[in-house]
Amino acid sequence: MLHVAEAARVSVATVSALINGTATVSPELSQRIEQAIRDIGYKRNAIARSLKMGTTRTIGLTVPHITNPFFTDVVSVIQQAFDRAGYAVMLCCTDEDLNTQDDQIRLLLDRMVDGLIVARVGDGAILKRIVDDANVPVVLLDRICKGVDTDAVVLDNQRAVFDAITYLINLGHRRIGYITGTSDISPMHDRMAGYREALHAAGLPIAEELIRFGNFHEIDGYNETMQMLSSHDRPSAIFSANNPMVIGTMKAIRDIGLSCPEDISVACFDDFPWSDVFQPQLTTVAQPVQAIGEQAANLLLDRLAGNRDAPPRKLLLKGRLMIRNSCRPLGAIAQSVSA
Amino acid sequence: MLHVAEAARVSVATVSALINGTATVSPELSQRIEQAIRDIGYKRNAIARSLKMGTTRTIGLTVPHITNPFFTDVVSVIQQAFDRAGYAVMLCCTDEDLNTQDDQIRLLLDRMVDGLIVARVGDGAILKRIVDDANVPVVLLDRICKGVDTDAVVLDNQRAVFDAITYLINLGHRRIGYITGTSDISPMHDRMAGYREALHAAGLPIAEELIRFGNFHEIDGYNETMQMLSSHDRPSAIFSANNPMVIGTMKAIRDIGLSCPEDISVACFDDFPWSDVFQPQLTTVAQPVQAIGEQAANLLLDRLAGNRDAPPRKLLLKGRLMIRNSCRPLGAIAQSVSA
DNA sequence: AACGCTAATCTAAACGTTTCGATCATGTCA
DNA sequence: TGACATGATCGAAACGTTTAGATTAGCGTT
Repeated sequence: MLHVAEAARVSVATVSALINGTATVSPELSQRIEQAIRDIGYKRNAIARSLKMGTTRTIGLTVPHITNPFFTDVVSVIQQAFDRAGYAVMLCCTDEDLNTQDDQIRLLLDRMVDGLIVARVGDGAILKRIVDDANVPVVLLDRICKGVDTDAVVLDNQRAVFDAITYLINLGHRRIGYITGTSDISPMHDRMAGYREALHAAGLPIAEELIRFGNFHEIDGYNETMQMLSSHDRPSAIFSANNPMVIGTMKAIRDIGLSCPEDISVACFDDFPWSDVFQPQLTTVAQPVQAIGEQAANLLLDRLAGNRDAPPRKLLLKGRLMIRNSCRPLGAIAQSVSA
Repeated sequence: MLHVAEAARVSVATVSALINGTATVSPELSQRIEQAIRDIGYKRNAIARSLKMGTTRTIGLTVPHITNPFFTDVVSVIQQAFDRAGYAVMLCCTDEDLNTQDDQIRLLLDRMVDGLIVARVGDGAILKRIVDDANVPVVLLDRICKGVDTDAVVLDNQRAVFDAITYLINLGHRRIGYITGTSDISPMHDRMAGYREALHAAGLPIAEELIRFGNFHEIDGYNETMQMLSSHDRPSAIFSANNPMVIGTMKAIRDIGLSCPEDISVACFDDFPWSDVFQPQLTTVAQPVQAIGEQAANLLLDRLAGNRDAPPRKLLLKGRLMIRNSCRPLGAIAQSVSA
C-alpha cells in the first residue's frame, strides 16, 4: 500500500479510504490510485488488516471424520454458506480423539478465527474451558454438551431411533441387535435411549448382550456384528447407530455366510447418497443435512453480525425414516405386513 | 504479551525470547514470566506473529466437490499430514465452477496462505496468472494444467482407463458406452484417450454416439445413461469416468427396468468404500488416495521447508482395476472367461 | 584496576493495515 | 473582507508480535 501511495503521490490514508470507501476521495486522485494499484498489482494484506481490525473473516470448523458421508455433506453446506458470506473456513478433523480436538481448537483460536462450529468429541469439560476464555461465538453441531451453554443444532436422536426400532418391532422382530459408539457424546446417548424406549414401549425385554459398543469405524461394526452373529441366539435384526459401522456390519454378514435381508434385517443411522441404488437398499434414518448445515451457519453468522448477547439457541431437527428393502417382516406378522 | 511483560516486570522482548526459545533467559525471570502467562491466561496472537514473520503456517486447499468420495479421502489425508506438521488447512470447494475457484484462490492468497494445493477446474490461464504473481508454492492435485509449470501429483488416467476398457473388451463387449465430464480438465481428457486407445488397440470402431458428456453430477450420469439406453442399439456395457455420475447410471438402469450386470455391465472410475458390500459390487478403477494425498502434502511441505528452487516435480501414480461382479462376460467368450 | 568477553536483558523499529484528529484549500455568507 | 463551514487529504499512532542492535552486569585476565 505504501508503494501504491508513493506511485500515486498520495498518502496511505487516502489509498485506504479509497479501497474501503470510508471517505470520499476526489475523482482525480481516485484515478491515479487505481492506476497505481493496477500497475503495481497491489493486493491488500488481509493479515495486517486482521491485526488492526481484530477480525479475520475466517471461521473454524471441526468434525470427527470427514469421510463419514453425514459430516461430508454438512461440511459442504456450511462451506458454501460461509463462502457466500465472504468468510473462509478452516477445517479440522479430530478423528474422534479428544486431544487432537483440543489441539485443533487451540490452533484455530490462536489464528484468531471469528467463530467456531464444533462437532465435538469426548468430554465437554475441556471444550467448555477453551470456549469460555476464547471470546468467540461457538455453535455446537450434531453433538451437544452438558456444561457448554451455547448455540447448537442437533437432531432429535432419541425420537428418530425410537421410530426406527418401532418399525422393526412392527415387522415382527423381537431380538434386535444395537451397535453404537461410545455413549459419552450426546447423539449416541440419545439414540441408545430411543432404542431402550422403543423396546420398553413394546413390552419387550432388553437383552444387554445385544447392545454392542464400537468406536465409530467400519472395523468396529464388523467385529461387533461378528460376535453377535456367532452367538447361539442371534438377533433377527441389527441397527447400527452410525454410518461407517454399518458397512462393517454388512461385511460381517457376508463373511459369515448370511444374507440381508433374507437371514437378517439391517437398518442404520444416517443416509447414504447411493442407498437406494445398490442391493440391499438400506433402510436408514436420514438426517436433514442441508438444514443442519444451514442452520448452524446461520446461527454463527447471526452472532458474527453482532447479535452477541441473545440467549443460547438450541435447534432440534427431526430425522426421517427411509424405508427400503433391507428389513424383512418376520413370522406370522410377515404375511399381513408384506401383503 | 505486553501485559505479561508488565506483570513479570520484564520487557516484551524477554517474554518473546522465552516463548520462542530464541535466547536464553534466566531461570528466575523464566519463572516469573511463566507465572504471569498462567495468571493472565495469555495466548500468543498468531495474526500479529504472521504479520511480522511473513508466514501464516496455513495452507489453502481447493477441490471441486467435497462430497465426491475420492476428494473426501484425499482431503482427509492431506489434512492429517498438515496437521502433523503444525499447519492449518483452509478448505474451499469450487463446485467445478471457474469463477468460484478464482474467487476462492484469491481469498486464500489474500489471507497469505503459505502454500496452495489445487484440484483445479476449467481453463488454466487465469490460474496460471494468479499463481505466477502470488509468490507461494503451488501443488496441482489430480488435474494438471498446460501452462502452469509447478509440482503436481496425478494419476496415469489414460493407462487406467485403457486397462478397464480392455477388460470389458476381453469379456466380449463391443459396444461400450462412455460417460465423461467436460474434457477441458486433464483427467477427463486423458481418460477419454484411454478409452479410444483401448478400442483402437482391439480394432473396434469408435461409435461417437456412445460417448456422452455430463457435468460430473449424479443427474448427468442419469440423463446420459437414459439416452443411451433408449436408443435402438444400446451398449452392452457402460463406463463412467467419475464416481457421482455412476450412481446416476445405476439409477437410470433401474428406472428403465434393466438390471446390472444381467442386462448391462457397468464399471467406473474411483472406488467407493462400500463397493464390495452391496450388489452389484462395482468394478472400479481405484486411485491410491492415501499415496496421492501424502505425496501432494509432501511436495508442498518440502517447498515450505525452503526448497523453493528445485525444478517442478510431476508425480504420476498408477490406478488399479478392482474387478468385482458388475461386469458380465458376453456371448461365446463368456464360457471360457467365467469358467 | 583496566580491559575484554560473555550472557542476559532491554529499546525500538518494523511488519501493513486502519483511523482519529489535524491541516488545508475552497466556497459561502453576513 | 473576515469568519466559518465543508470537503479532501494527510500525519501519525495503534494493532501484537519479532528481532537487530544497544546496554548492562558479572567475571576472568593481565
